[in-house]
Amino acid sequence: MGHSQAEKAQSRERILKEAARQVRDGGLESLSVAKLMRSVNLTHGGFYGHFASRAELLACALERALADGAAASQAATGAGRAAPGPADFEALLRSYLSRSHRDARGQGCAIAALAADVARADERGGEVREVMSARVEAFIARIGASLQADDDEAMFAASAMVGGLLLARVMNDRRRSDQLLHAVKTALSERQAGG
Amino acid sequence: MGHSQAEKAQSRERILKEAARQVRDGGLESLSVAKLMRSVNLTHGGFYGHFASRAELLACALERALADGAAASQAATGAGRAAPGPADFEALLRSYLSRSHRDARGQGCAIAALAADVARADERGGEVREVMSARVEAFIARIGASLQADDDEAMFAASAMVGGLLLARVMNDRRRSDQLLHAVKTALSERQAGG
DNA sequence: TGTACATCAGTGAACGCGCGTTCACTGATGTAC
DNA sequence: TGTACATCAGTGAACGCGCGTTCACTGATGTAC
Repeated sequence: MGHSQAEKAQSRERILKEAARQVRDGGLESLSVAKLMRSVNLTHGGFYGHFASRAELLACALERALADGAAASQAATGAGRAAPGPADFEALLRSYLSRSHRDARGQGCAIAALAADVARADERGGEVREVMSARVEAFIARIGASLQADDDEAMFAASAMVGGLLLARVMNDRRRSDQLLHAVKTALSERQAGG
Repeated sequence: MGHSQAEKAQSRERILKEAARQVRDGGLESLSVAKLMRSVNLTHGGFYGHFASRAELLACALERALADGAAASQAATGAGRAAPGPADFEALLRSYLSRSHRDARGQGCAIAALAADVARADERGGEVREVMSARVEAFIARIGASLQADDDEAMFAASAMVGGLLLARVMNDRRRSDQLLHAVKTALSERQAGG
């Protein structure tokens, strides 16, 4: 086992990455210090050399999970190449409301996966709410830019996308779930073509 | 303390009602047998006279929470009086996307509160998924009836409503949260007026 | 109506377990000379 | 370059705690006579 400073940074990175994955997959409350450390081949005692507490880790893991989701969606739409526009929004819709996104909870949008958990965090633990709030605003802004529409329209589209993904993940009948994904995609797509 | 059969039924009802409330407020995983029994002034040992296990309780509590939400929404729109129609949908929108619904997690829509939790239940514990699936379909059907539109349109509206409520609950800035609620309400309302 | 007794709703101690956190420790790292 | 030593990343036992579940028990209920 290594003990250099560089290796410590690598350890922290491995812990955080795995924490973000576990949190997206099982929710904020599912994260256990001992299980997390075991899954990166370390012992639980070492955890406190990297984070002050489980609560601090949760905030970091949430931030990371949200950042990963944002990066994945950027990659999926190939944004950054040119000015955002309708084609960008279409690509975002296609990837966000795809069957593979619905089925890959552990690698998908952390807003959809964790919104309810964060809403529950209430007054106590206000840090996670701030982290989530900022990312929701960024998501809305990103949609607004590609839609070339105002905030209200972007908020509406964001709501339909997040809600659609969540409902699709909950439906037992795959055909109905597929239909819902398609219905939301089509409605949003036609809306922007029409507007 | 009473021990009659009638009182046992009342006890079960009190347990279940409180469980549904706690589950809506804190999520499925937050429910603890000991805390639940304490909050209805019973001891934890007695729990197993009413339910076979925590898992069985969870399924019952979820069912109850979903039923409560459906009933509340029926009451809010005054449905049952006449044939469903546009006015019905408007009333549903107004109550579902109200600030009071956003702020009253413990008494609100259990679909929005628990969808992510149920999605995580995966293969294991398929019972909760079935319960949730059925209620989501009922929600879509109810919207479809009042909208007098096809399934796809109802699925779209349901997605936007659930997603809107969730995002509004997560946003730290009350003004922005209010704006989002209003944006979703207006977009859905205009959509049906236009169609 | 009154007594004897089986039933069974609810009690509370006990179980084994995993949790978050602390701490004395080990041994490789990397610096001082 | 080689040796002596401080640092500190990671180890693993231990802590107190709350969990889900079991079980021997208590005492009111409600039935049989």
